[in-house]
Amino acid sequence: MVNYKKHNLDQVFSVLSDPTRRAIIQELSRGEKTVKKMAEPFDMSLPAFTKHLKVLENAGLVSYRKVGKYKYYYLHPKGIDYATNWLNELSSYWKGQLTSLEKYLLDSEENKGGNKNDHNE
Amino acid sequence: MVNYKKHNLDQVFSVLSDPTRRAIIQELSRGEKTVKKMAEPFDMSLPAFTKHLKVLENAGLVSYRKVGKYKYYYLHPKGIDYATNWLNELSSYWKGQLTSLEKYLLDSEENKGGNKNDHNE
DNA sequence: TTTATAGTTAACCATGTAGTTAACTGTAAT
DNA sequence: ATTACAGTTAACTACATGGTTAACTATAAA
Repeated sequence: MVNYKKHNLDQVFSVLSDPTRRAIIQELSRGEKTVKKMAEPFDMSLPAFTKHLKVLENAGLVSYRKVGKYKYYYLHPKGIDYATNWLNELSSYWKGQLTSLEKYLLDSEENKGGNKNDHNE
Repeated sequence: MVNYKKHNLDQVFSVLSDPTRRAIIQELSRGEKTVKKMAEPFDMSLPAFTKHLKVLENAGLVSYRKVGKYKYYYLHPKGIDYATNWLNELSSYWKGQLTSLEKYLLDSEENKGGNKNDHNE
């Protein structure tokens, strides 16, 4: 078997793969908000929206504090840092590891508009 | 409606949410490999494995060159950079934007082992 | 005390995803 | 010419996900 650890990268990236949830995160990065306020701009039912919040909560990306009948949600950056770090480490590793063949392939793909050996459109 | 653009962040993060696919990416960051070689360490059928490769391919994260009966896969860093940049921008924005309330909440959550107002476990 | 507001829960539906096995194509080796 | 090997395609299964509506709880306002 391979050396991947499950930690919660699965969860974090999965959370981030939904545009609604990314939008929520971006919104919350501007400050805490109530559920209703956050939900407003989205074209979906409130239950649908709060499901997304639950997903964010379960992944540890947001928390809330309750004030009367309101729930004020705020961002929890640590979970996101996990994902950010994974990608940054990968990127820097990758950038140091390019073989000349790979550099060649990358180059020819970026300069010409297509390459016989490049089957990705 | 909200200002999210769909581009391919959905796809890229969704790709990254699977541990097999992250492992493939890490493996390929060490250099190109054939399908069989990559698949070896994984406890799944070859068709299951090549589906993951297709997913990576469709998201533009890998390409291959064909040599005889072999397909040599290699990494395409641009797609990953997309995701990395999104997260880095978010992170830096977020770090500049903390309100004092949020700072307080974060602090009390990191120092004590739990907080009355923090409903995330 | 009745009504409005914020948010949740439950039951349901449609679609997508990750895996399986079996059968196939194409290239290389005997 | 036959066999072996690398990889794909197809048909199927099980389960997760993202949405819906309807009915509910709890707090606040009239």
